[in-house]
Amino acid sequence: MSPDRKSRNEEIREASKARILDAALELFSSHGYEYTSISQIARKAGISKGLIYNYYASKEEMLEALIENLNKGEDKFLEIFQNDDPSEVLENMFRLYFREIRENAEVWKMITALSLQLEKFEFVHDMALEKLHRYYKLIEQQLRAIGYPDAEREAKVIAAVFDGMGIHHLIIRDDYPLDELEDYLISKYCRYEK
Amino acid sequence: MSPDRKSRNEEIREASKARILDAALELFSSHGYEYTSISQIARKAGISKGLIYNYYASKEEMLEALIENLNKGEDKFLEIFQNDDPSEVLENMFRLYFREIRENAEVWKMITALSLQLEKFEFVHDMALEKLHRYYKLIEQQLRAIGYPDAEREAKVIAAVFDGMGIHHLIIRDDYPLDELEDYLISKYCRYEK
Amino acid sequence: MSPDRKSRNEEIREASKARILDAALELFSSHGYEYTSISQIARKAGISKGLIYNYYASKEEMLEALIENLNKGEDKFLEIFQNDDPSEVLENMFRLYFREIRENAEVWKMITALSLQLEKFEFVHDMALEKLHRYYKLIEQQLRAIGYPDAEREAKVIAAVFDGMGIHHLIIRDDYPLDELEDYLISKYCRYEK
Amino acid sequence: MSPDRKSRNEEIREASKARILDAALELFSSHGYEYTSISQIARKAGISKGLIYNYYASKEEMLEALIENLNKGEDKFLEIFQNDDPSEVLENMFRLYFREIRENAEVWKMITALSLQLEKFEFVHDMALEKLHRYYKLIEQQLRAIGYPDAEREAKVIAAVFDGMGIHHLIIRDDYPLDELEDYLISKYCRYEK
DNA sequence: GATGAATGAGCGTTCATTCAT
DNA sequence: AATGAATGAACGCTCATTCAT
Repeated sequence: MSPDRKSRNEEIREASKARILDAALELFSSHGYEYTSISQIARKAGISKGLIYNYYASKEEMLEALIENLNKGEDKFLEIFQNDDPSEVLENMFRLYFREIRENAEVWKMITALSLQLEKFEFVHDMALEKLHRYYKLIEQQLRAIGYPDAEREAKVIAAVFDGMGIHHLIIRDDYPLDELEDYLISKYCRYEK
Repeated sequence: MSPDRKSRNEEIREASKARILDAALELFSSHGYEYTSISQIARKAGISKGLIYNYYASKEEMLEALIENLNKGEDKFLEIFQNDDPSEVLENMFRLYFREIRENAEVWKMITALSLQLEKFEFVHDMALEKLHRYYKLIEQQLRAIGYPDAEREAKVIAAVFDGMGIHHLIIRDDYPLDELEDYLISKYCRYEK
Repeated sequence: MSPDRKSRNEEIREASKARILDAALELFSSHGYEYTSISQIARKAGISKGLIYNYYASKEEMLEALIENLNKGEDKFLEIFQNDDPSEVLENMFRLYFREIRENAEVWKMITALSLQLEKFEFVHDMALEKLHRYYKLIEQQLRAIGYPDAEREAKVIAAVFDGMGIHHLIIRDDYPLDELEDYLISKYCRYEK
Repeated sequence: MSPDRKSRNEEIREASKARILDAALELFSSHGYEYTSISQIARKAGISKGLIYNYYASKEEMLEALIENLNKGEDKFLEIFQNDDPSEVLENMFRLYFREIRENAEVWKMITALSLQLEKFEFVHDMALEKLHRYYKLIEQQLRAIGYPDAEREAKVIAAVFDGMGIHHLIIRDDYPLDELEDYLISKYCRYEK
């Protein structure tokens, strides 16, 4: 097989995989994993049902790939926290989190819903667990650097606030005062004076 | 039909309905709504599949009745907040919330999961919306009475903390420091001195 | 539930199960297990696909029940060998075997085909193994009683002749001289004079 | 195209076809025809799925070619029976048959299984029919030459013994006394004294 | 009121076969 | 000659719902 042929195929494969994951993300996010059928995904992706199984061995494996993809995106997003000023880092985190639930509310909903299905999707649970601890530690470090008291517990409270607001935003939708709360939390935690 | 007979039948009906909802609550909580079949519920309730449809027109209507039931229970639970001392009321709320996620984590998980399925279960959404506003107001009132600044926003933050901790507890499980956080939050908000 | 109701249901169940197994036997025999779909069985039995799964948990379990049924029939057939005269017993066996491959050639074919799928259908293999040993012993006993030399080996040879003729009859069909061979074998083994 | 080129291509074609059939034989023998996919064959043969369809129009046609190939091999094997002494010829046949089921039990099983699928694979049936008659005649000739009585019927019995023992060996496996039966049959038929 | 046999649409998945390159 | 991405019909199976009794 010529290298041309090989790389051409690789391109086609990647394109198809991406189309499938795009369609799946959209449908899983809006209707939920259980209520999205393979047929729907295929239709939305503009391909045949069978082709999906050329790339993903099962519906669940597809979900796994999807989650992994999202995680990769987030890892990059965490890199930007290389900064000396802890207040600034904290503020960046707050701003990013708010942007996330503002712009990708549906995706965020999907991940939260899946995380709750502990025994059904162990890999999502593992991922959520690991991520949670990472966030705890990151927030705690900044709080400690700022001199905020009881940094360990407060970090857990802040992380809880994030996820809780995410849910409330999904329930209350446009009437939820995201902007207001963003400013409020930033001034509360990032402008802290001993 | 004699009134006796009528009320006798009514009793039987109510007893059967209660058994069905009990079985459903247990199964929906542990396995999830989608993964629980009508057959399983009938078996657990000790009745036939067909009888369920005598009381509930569909699986979804059964869920609706179940949620309504849970709400009624909670309404009673909210009545106990008739107390003059706002700090005490707030503390009672905190304690009750922690007891709830400690003792009925599974039920709490079920409701959260359903709340996220916005378009699939509109009635759950409506219920969650209404409840959320009620809690906001209740917390806000106490905070205002205590003299806590920015009571409106802080009430939303506290409510978010509750739901966020509920999720984190489900993910981290026994390692999540519920006791510690309970004391921390109570001392932070209920022992507030202007 | 009234006993009437219960026994009535039992009747219905048995009738349905029998119809399903009848249809399955006919189709498995003529087209083979792999080439018979659940839909075909349902159609032939005049019921819906779903009903089959009320009675048999899987296609394979259905086959298992089918085989068990056939075995029960055969067990009864073995009972008639209670006779004092070994020559007569042997002759009865021969006659019964020939009748079997004459009248139920298709069923016999199905069982043989399944027996060959050793690893796929362990229970058929187990059944075949057990039956084979039973036949070996039964034939050997008669031969020994008659005084036929080398009874143990000859019993294995006779059993092999049976299965071999079964295959040849399926291949050659109506031109296979079953009658002739029946007489020939009986005179060879049952009229044996030391 | 030059004759060289032509024959060169022809060589490649033949080599590819042979590799495909080798792979197919191995897989069909071990897993069965129905449970072997074209993909598996292509993988084992080290070629692409599509190429298989360059040589064989369908999976079934591939099986047909495979069976034909096996037959060609056997025809050569029958040629060695050019011998004057009928007892010796008969003994050679016995020995060859036993060697066959000892060494190629899996292939033998595949052919037997296919032969039973009469209507599905007519060409296998035709082949089996033709071969069976050839064997009948060959055995009969030797028996007649030896002076064995009822040679025609006995030939059919011997052929049945062969196929029957083949099946029993597959069922009983290593515990089946092939060696013993080989000696027994040879002494019974080839050392015959009028 | 109560039963459970029966239905059928829909699911996730497989695989022989086709075809553009 | 050779590839493998793509197709689609068919499969075994599930389950909410209906209905005769």
